[in-house]
Amino acid sequence: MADTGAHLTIGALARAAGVAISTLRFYERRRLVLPVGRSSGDYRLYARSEVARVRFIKRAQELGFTLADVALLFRLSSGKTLERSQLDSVGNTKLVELDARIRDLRRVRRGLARLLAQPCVDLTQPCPVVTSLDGPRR
Amino acid sequence: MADTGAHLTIGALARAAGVAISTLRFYERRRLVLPVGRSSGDYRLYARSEVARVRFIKRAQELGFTLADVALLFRLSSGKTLERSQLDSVGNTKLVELDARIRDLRRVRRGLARLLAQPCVDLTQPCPVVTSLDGPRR
DNA sequence: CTGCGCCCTGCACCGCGGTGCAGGGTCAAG
DNA sequence: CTTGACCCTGCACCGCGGTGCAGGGCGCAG
Repeated sequence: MADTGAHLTIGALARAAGVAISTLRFYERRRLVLPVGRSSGDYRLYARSEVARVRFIKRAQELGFTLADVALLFRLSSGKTLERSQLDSVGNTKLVELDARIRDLRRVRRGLARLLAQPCVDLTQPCPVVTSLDGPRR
Repeated sequence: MADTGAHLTIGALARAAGVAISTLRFYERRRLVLPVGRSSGDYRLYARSEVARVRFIKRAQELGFTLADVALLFRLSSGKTLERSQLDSVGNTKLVELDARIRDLRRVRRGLARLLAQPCVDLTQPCPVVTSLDGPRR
């Protein structure tokens, strides 16, 4: 009764996973989400498990992974070849990137906060914003 | 003796500011950096102060501002119309964005670290990475 | 005058992550 | 059989921040 057919059409998968149909076709070009086959009328047919796969992609993107990262994870995980060390390698690289990005943003935030904390910006300069923001060091 | 001509050609500005010539022409299309005029041979001539302006753009980009943000700051700062409140408005909006982005990244980092801390990933599942990363909640 | 480096315009292209559209075919209800 | 929802392919386009190239002109040294 919950099983309305063994497979999903592209529209059903799109609704179930919360993405656009065009996005699924785009993912197919990137070999991220593939139909298990086609119907007699050449409709794409997806396994029900693909809902989780698509949602994984969206979650990974929220987590700062690019589609290329996701593709790499999928390649590593397919065919039982996912070694723990490989996942660690990809993940730790990403962790390092995340840490660096967070540090950058915090530095940026400090710089911006400092600028906004200045009592007054000198408007007599040709480009005061330049001189004020460019100022500190470097 | 340090003054080799009152103005800079595009190549001299590019070298001085550390950007590509094509980037300067691109900035001109975006109305971010304009020559003061043209030479007899139709060469762009830039004020020496534009070096600081270009460097400001690069610095602002490092600080997480888009070129549209920079353009807005420039518009606000031109013609003495930069009100302190306007700069604050732009800056505070950016601060809020930065804080949100930093929070996101920290959340992401925690999620990824949790995944990597798992003793073992179940490879018997169709897509183990999906199930492991997708798992937590939501 | 020649050669060389620098500059000009206009246009196309890149990666990223998609979106939109034209011009068809499919499928199930009525 | 018709209608409407759904699907197909292929292609172009979006914003972002540029990059590259062809086919010319400029400017100066030798």
